[in-house]
Amino acid sequence: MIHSAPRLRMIPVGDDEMNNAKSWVHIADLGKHVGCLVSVRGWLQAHRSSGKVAFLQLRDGSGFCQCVVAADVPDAFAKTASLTLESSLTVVGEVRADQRAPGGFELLVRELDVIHIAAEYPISRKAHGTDFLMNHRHLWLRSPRQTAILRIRHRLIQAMRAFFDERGFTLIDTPLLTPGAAEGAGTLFPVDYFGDPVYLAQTGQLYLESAAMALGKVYCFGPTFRAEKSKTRRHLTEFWMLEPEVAFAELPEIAELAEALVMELVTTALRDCQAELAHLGREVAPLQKIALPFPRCTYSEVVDLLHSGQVRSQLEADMVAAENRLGELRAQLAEAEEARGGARKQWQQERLDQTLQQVREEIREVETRIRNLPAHMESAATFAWGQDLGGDEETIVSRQFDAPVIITHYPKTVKAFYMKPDPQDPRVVLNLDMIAPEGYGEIIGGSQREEDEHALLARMDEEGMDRAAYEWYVDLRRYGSVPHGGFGLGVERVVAWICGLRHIRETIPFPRLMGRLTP
RNA sequence: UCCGGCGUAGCUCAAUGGUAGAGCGGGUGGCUGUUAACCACUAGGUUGUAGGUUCGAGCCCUACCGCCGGAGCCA
Repeated sequence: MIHSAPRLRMIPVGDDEMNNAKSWVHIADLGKHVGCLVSVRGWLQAHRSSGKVAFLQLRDGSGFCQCVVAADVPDAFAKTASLTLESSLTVVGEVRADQRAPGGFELLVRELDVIHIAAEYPISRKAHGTDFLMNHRHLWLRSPRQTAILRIRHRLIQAMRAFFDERGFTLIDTPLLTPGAAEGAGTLFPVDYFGDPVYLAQTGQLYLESAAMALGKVYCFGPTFRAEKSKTRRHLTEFWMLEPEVAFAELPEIAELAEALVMELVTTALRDCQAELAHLGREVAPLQKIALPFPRCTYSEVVDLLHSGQVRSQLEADMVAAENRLGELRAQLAEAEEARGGARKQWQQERLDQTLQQVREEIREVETRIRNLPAHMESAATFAWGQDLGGDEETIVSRQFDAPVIITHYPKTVKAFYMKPDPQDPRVVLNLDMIAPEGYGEIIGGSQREEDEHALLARMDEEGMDRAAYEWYVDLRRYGSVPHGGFGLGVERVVAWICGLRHIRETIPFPRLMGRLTP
């Protein structure tokens, strides 16, 4: 944290210069100034008052601090009466260590200046629904849970870039406006470009391959856009992707790079974001179990697994477990409803109401799972070689392991034209997907690229693609073509997984989802 | 696009087809150590929209709108 440290003077209480104190201190640093008079500025996050003492909880972005205003400081005390939630203010006071203060330190206020009295703040300290919170995303960001997520996101992005910078990669910014592409045009957002239709990029890869031929090891980090009409907890229409591309690298090397990156992210979070993960209630044991190398299997092995009795009995066990859970929850619901009727105290009622809501929500979830499980069993048992793996299949596979799992060698028919077929078995390509544990889905997709001009052109023809539009891309195979490959990592999915979030919408400051563009 | 769920006060939620309620938040007053403070009082409603069934609809039926979750597709 940067503050005016060089000019900071710690002024002992009672010093005549007290009133000239302009030593702004960040709340995170209060512990260094116990017994001194300091100034703090921030927003009022919570307040309580008795007749003769008021407690103000101030947030300044670095932390939270309880400010105590006693009635024997009449000027300041009078001002506390007008304060509303999220009002901005500055206070001057003495830092004290006190067990009763959240965080262990508090400020005994001498002066209080109001910067702005906030209008009635829509977000209370009580529970809100997601629609309401999403409509107030610009304010929701101020809540401790959201700031914790944003800090973890920041730290992980820092670690991603450091990972590649330290390995000699060069950052390449790829264009976001791209000409009409044959590949998956239905999932691209069209943009009017001086009268011509162009599209928002869904990957920087083709451009990155060009740059890899110039610089050897490159990566891009930027937003990508998918117009898929997906309304699930794993999808955004605008999300950030980290894509490395490496010249002379073949599939095994790409896989090693991918697992080293993800391992580094997990290690970073566990080391540097303990407080934030704790605040989110993230159980860290599953993250701590992760170690290199990550398990690997081929698509064909996954198909065999899906057909196995192992998976069948696991899904049957899931069904029994879900039904048992549902029974438990219904009993819990009935019990809580009865207790609710008999509850006298308000706080008891409130607590029970909250329990009721949680139980009802989980019941809906378990019911959904029970509805879907027969379909999962059916699709696993009848899964035919050549189909693409769906989210259900991925989840089934990932549950066999404690770490992210790398699946390679998919049928070429379900993968992109630029992926290189396996010389040992041309039905499959040299690709990799990495599936996160705990049902968070695919976090990485990548491959070794086809480096032969004629093979690439043949694949483009098969896909019915316009050769002219990709002349420049094919050129890379005409001037010193080399084996190369890379992958893309979905930043938000990684953040959601590491934070243990139920929904991806909280991983990005202003999520763009199907049907939601504001704020 | 398909399947399921939900829509009641500013917010979170109650309410057998029979007088629409509570808590929080707001307002007023009280309280010298609060931790989602507490206590008392108070204001606050076209039950998403439009039809229908019924003596009577927040509740039942139909359509539409909105939101949530899931499938497909993907990172």
